[in-house]
Amino acid sequence: MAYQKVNVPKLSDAIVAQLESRILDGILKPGDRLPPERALAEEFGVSRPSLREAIQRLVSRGLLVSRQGGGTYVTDRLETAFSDPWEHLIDRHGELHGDLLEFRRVLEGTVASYAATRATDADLQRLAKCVEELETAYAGGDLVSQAQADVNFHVAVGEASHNVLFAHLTGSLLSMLHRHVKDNIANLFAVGEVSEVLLAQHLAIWEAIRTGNPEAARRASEEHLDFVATTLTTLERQLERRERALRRLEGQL
Amino acid sequence: MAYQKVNVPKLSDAIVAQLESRILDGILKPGDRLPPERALAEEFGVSRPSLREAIQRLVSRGLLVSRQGGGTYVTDRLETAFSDPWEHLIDRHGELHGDLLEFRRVLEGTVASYAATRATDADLQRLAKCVEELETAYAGGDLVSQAQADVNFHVAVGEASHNVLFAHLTGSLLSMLHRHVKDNIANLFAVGEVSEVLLAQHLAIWEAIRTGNPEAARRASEEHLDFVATTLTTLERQLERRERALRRLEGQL
DNA sequence: TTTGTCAATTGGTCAGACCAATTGTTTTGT
DNA sequence: ACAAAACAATTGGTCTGACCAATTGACAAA
Repeated sequence: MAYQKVNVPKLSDAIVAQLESRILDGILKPGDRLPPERALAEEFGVSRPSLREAIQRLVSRGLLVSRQGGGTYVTDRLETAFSDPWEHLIDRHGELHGDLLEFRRVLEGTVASYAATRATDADLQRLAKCVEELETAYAGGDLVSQAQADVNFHVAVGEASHNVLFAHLTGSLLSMLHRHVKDNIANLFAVGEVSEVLLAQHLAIWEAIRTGNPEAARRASEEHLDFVATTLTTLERQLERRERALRRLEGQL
Repeated sequence: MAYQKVNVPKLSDAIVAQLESRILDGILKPGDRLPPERALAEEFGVSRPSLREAIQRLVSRGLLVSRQGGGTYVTDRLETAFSDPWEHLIDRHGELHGDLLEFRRVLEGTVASYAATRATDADLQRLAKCVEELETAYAGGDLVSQAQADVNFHVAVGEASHNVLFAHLTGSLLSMLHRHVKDNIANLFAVGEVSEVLLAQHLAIWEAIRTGNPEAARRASEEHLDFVATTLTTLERQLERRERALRRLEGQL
């Protein structure tokens, strides 16, 4: 009778796997700081050099970054793996906004419907908090807060889908938008009645998820993105007309 | 006059760079054994833990492999040196496979429905050619050709969607799978009747796109991915049963 | 309020010891 | 003489404790 050869895992293998899982599951997010090496080694019940070997391996693959005296941080490498190529494309071809909005419509519709089915109590609590923050930000009128609350809400929905790839892809896409399309988003929030519609749409998405209605969640998300697309197009047209009028005025002087 | 911030290199960075150079320059060849850690640390003039950190980093990237009591060797996997972080994670976290299949189902269903609406004549010609290659590869029975023809078909569908983000995501996801989930895919194609079903499913996707039927294209793609998911699960179960029967047989001897 | 100094913290490196697994050599048995 | 077992040497894996280097935060002085 043949026995399977016993494969004793290296300590650092086990540590790497645990840290990877925390990053994949969104427990550790881009920008998060890990506990100090001495504390983390104690938490894992291993020596500091063993812990360091594990960390070096993750640093080597770009998932973590260490600064002497400053700590060890989670990078956004998993997310930039998705979005870096797109940023280059967007920089070179500005007309891709339509593709981007279409992509978001599919992604966020899907993610919201999964969230409606799969959200745990913890997810719902987190989303409830995000909704409060949305309401506070929209009432306060600060455009930066509104945009940030918006991102936080959608990232939380992505994670409530309980599919690791959708969660990270949502995070990746929204970070990229936050960096690159800031002016457009600011324009969007700056229009009073648009702002109210956007808040109502977020609340409709939340309501559908909270009550566990996947079809309503998908529809609400798709309508939200359709509205964003339509409104951005309208704003662009208004901007063009304004610039044209300004050119005419300058032509008369 | 602005001075460049002085960047003090870590010891392990310098060691990694030197070992990489020796591998890339061919001084160290696949299968070569490195000197023992103690000797190599002395040769580099550093402590053994610092040397170990450097080696762990190269092991993590697949350039080296270490066996306790047996030494450290150069691998033949040079092409993995600059790989995507997701690839390692999918290999090592089996629970991701379900998420991945679900993700592919959504992605490929969406892409196929857009392709059915938007494919140009050039797209259709390209897809027709891909289908021919699929048929040739499946008739030939060579598993590598089948997998490659499979990837080429899906990439062409992604591009026929005429959304840059979908096209890019389809391409990068499938080429990654092709490189790193080779064994599972090979298992899939190796079963004769499964292979015939897969070919029929690809032909159904093609037919729906060719005739411009987005709903049929989406359904055909989703059924294809459902079948892949179900079949992989079935194959895993069969493998378990086979191994158990073998163990019982050996127990009687 | 701003700037400078100092202490605490945290990553980087080292020395030395010991454990675990593998490889090679020597001894024993047939 | 050959094969198997035992033992020693080698080499990777892990630990403890110490010290150095860089950063951060707290406090004092201007």
